[in-house]
Amino acid sequence: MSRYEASEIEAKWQKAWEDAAIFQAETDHQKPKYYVLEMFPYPSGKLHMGHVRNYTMGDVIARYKLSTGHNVLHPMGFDAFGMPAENAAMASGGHPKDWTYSNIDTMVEQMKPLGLSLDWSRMFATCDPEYYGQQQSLFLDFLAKGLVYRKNAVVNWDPVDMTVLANEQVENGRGWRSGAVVERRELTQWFFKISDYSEDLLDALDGLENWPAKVRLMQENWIGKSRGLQFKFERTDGGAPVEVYTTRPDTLMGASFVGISPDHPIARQLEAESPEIASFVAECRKGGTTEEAIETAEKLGYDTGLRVKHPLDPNWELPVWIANFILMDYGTGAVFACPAHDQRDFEFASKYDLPIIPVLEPLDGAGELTEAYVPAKAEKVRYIKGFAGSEEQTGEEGVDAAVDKAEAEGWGEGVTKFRLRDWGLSRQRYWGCPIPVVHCDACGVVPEKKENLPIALPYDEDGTAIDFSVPGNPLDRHPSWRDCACPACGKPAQRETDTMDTFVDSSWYFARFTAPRAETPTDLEAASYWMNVDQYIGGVEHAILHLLYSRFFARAMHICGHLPESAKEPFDALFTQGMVTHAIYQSEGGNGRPVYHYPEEVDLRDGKAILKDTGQEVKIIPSAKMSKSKNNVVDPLHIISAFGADTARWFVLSDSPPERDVEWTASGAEAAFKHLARVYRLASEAATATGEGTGDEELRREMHKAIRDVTLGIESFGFNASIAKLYGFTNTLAKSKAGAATKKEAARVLAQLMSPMTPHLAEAMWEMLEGEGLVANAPWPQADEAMLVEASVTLPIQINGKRRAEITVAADLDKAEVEKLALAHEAVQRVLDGAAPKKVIVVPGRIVNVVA
RNA sequence: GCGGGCGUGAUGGAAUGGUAGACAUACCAGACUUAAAAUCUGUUGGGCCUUGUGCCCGUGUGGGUUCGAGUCCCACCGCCCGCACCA
Repeated sequence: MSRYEASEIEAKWQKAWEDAAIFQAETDHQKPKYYVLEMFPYPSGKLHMGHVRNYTMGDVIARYKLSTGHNVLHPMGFDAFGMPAENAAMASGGHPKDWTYSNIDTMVEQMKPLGLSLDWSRMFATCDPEYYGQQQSLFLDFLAKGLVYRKNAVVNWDPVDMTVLANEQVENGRGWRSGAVVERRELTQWFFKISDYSEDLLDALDGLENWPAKVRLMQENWIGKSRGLQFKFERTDGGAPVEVYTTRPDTLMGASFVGISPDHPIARQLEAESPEIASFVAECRKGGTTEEAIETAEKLGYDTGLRVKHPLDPNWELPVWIANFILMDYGTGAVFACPAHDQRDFEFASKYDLPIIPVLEPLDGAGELTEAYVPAKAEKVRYIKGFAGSEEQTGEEGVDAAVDKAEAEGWGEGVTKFRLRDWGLSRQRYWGCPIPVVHCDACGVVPEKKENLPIALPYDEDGTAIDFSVPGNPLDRHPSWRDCACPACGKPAQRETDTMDTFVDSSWYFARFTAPRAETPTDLEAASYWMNVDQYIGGVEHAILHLLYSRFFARAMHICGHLPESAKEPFDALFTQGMVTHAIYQSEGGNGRPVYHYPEEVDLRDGKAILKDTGQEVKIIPSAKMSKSKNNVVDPLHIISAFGADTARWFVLSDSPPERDVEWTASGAEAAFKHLARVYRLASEAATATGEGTGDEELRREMHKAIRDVTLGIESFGFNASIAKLYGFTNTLAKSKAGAATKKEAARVLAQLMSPMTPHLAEAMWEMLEGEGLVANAPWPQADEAMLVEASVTLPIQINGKRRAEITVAADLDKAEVEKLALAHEAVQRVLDGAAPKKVIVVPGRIVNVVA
């Protein structure tokens, strides 16, 4: 009997799979196709357990589908543009391109030992000119179809470094490098017209039955369809009226003031006229651009002195305030405030001593208003200052009545609005896909000619390396790249130096995988065959942006002829896996800042973490999200070299339900290894066993139950449940005294059931047990229904909902007989004490409850 | 602030509204061994006594619906994710 040598087994079978080329996907109309895709990684250069978990889940599905007769596409690539490469170049020199490609090599090297059933021949990185050139071609197609346009948008501006900052580069309202207070500044930028699809993207969510309900709900809220009233407040000074949009027109009689955004045209005008207002507005523009920053900032207001007339009472004048929490991007950039029924307005009115006028109250009467009264819209309330509909009605009815009345009287209009904004794709950065347009003094903005694509990023500055140590975009100051000839008139012109948001790169890679070397963005025939992605797997952090952008792109690509109509919703099923967490090892650096240590730099002894180099003890922060910046990223290579890939795969699947977070622990990995070694031993025992035994029938029954339960687990993404069942079945097999033939059969089935999770071990077992060919190609075992039927069943007996006894009865015994037997039970008799039960509930096959 | 989610033994977790704690980790005890490792077997939510197929309590907290609630509803507490230039 040989020992379980993971490294030997894994190298052997990886080579066998490669030689047989069984994971290379070719179009085959004889079989049903199955496209399984994990969200592709950013090439950080370090594979971590989160990746292993993600890809292992996809691999289980891919291998399972392969053995159920599907033609499987399971590709891998790299989301390779983005800021970390530029940051690395700034921090330690070098070039983003070199850094990225070297990381990709490293990561491929780290992924291959996992034994994933990937079609490596389709691999690409989004920073390959062959890929982003096709992306530029897509951009030009979108531009031609009116799906791209330019407008102004606000960015984070660092006034010291004179550069645009990403949100993550703004820390507590200050630039991460300069420490200067960030300002919001407007820039002309490129936008995708995703808002054209708001309604469609919302409606189509209903059809995504195999997406998690929470993701659909998040997208629904993000798109944020609302119906409200749009109307104008006339100004007492005769100036341009203030147009507002409100979702609660029923509270109009509670209006206290009119609020406008600091970026509202009226505010802009006043800013130019009054230094005091200019300084207030400048104050409002400090801080980052995130919605979070704006909404949590202290509420600031400034009374402009302008007055407007209430639309329902010309004698009622309301003040116009500039308020920092009103977004210019949403609605009209102006609102009327009803402090009695909006918490934010309430706080603002309290702070600036503005009136708070209740409009509605609960049906059972109102208490004193210490905060805004905001009942659910479906709740019936009493209107004490209503102006439309009944006195007692729901908020919804009130809104509808108010809109109807305003429309009938001609002073307002019912309007549907969406929260979803157009997608700004311009980035003032080097390491991204260049936007293929040219700015010409004579012709304006001119699209590049397709034959000039790809517009490739320059590697150096006429022979010398590009300098990344200066803030800002190197393309912007590049001596020669920027200058070009106008594609329209041929005169000297300048390239657009903005590059694309990296979300663009990831919004169509799934389509490119169907024909990764095509000379057009997609090959329609290949796309029609392979699309849609049957199962997409990734982190829930992508629930909104990436998935919504991809849904938009699929629609836009369809319009431009790059995807079939049927691929408008590109992901048939989505699974959002939980994160992998791990302790953070933290010490303090000389400057008082925290220093984070990699797990492999640390020895764990008696619950303490000791630095291997210095012997210094460091602080342990448990169960933190794995993050590059915190260095709490476990290196799977260490586990693979110690225990093998199968152990790593088994562990990441076993301990937590896939949708939840999992904490990586060293002891868990060791236990997984021990179990696999035990399975290997059992298989080799079974392979060499001889003779007859007892309990063959029972072992076979358990085998069929295992087939049923493991299969169900895989199909329902309950991999941890499948693994629990496999533990149980392994124990059964270990204890069984069955004859050699049955044991061998059971061990073979065990190998098959384990093959999606631990494919190398399964191949080794399959070979020992004389299975035919590769287990990866063997047809999935079928559970025999006849073997699953139980003759008798044990039912718990509850008395008043508490379990008191149990009876074992024939499985098909009818309800009346079960009730009779239950009532005759000694424990029931004791409690009833001769009295008749009030009620007896018999749930066949499950439980009996006697109500005494 | 807004949107979404999660909360069960020492630990990870299981449980179509139907026996709470499957399966595993850890710990403890035993077998094997000169010994250790490996392996195998067994115990383990808390409490009570009358030690029984016993009783009481127990799934973040407080209410509610139900014959029956970890599961459904309401409120609260805590943690996590997203918030449009991180990927």
